[in-house]
Amino acid sequence: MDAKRKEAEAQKKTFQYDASTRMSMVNSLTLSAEETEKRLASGEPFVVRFKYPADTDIHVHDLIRGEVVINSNLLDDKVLYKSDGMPTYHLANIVDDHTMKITHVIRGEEWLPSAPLHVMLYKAFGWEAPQFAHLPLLLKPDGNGKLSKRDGDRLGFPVFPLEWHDPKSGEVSSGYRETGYLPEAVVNMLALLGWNPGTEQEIFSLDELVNLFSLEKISKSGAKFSLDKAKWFNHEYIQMKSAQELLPYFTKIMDEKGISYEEDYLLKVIDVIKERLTFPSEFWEQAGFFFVAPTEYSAQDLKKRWKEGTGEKLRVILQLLEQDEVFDMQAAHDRVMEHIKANEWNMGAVLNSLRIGIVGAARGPELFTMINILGVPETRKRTEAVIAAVEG
RNA sequence: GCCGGGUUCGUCUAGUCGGCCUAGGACGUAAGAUUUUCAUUCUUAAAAUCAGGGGUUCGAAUCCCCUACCCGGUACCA
Repeated sequence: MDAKRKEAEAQKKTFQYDASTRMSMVNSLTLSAEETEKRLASGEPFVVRFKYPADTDIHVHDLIRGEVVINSNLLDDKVLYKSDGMPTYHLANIVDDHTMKITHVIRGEEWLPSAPLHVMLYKAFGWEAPQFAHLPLLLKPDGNGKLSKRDGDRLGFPVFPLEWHDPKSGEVSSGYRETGYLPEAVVNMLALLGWNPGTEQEIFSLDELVNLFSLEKISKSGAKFSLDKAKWFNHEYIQMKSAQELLPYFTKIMDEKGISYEEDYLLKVIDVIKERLTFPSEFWEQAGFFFVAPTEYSAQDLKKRWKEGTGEKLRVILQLLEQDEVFDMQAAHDRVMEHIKANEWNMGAVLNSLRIGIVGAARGPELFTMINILGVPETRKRTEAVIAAVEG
């Protein structure tokens, strides 16, 4: 066989063990029965191959691609049993699936070329073949080709559901769970990669997916993974969750930071902050000031908003905030706004200065909502602190 | 090389039997609005001569052929 292979290579042809060549090879077809027996008995190593019929069109009915036809002359007699006595995947696979009464074989497109062999194998055994569906491949976001785990960590997104430590290489591959993707978001995103129900709906619950999904609606071409779209899905799913449902993500962060908290307080914070989150991990960066008073103030924001006499104005506002027996957010808001207008203060400058004292920078949720959560005493404390820091 | 599969906005896609497609939606991008800030949100816009070329037809993204490109397979791997 080696000789034949070399000969073929010399002629720039690919040698193939098939109907046209097998009769010129040393095998049980060309050897006499006695000779074959003798060699077997002597323990000579051998393999068992599948003998394709000559010049026969083999039809594979694929649920996604329709009828795929290939002529048996183009196929080579695949090894079924290796010389170590072990079956190859092809044999093992169909025996397995048959004994397990598998009805549908759904696998990646890279298996399409070996589907004819499998069909013929079922036929040879006299077994009914299952339905086949060859799925399009997931492609890497940049360029072409199959998505691999290397691409994920190269481009900053996970390809594994869970973080994985390779025990051999010690290599760590990031996981969707650890990165902060919600399971439902990942399922939703993956379902839509290569499949589409034909409507304009994009957000699906698992139940909806189960009901709507059909193999016929799967597209034939490979789909590139999109990091932006994955993030968008995650953001959408975070919005759909209640603060209570999201709580575990954040208690974990609080514990890691070693910050003690009241659960009710945390829930209120989650409610106002979740709309700004794509990943739970962004929580501290967005909401840390609800738990720890700022110690530094954005120099840039101060420069822009803090004017001459701001400290004095802030103290006036604090007094306005302190007027209620029990803080009334709406009333306090109206009072402050009225006062600012009546005195013709620069609204943006004053309120942002107050904000800088509370948050540390000109960012964050609506001002009075924050004061409401933080409480007026804490607001005064922080405001006095920023006045002292800026005006000495 | 050979065989198989694929090819609609930058990306994911709708488009099932040709006419309702002046090719729709979403992500992303841009601009505006809202917001005292940032983010969110909302509105609008740009974005595919349907890979290219031939047919068939009154009419094609949709049917046929050719070409190009991409992907996969071509192992005693799965």
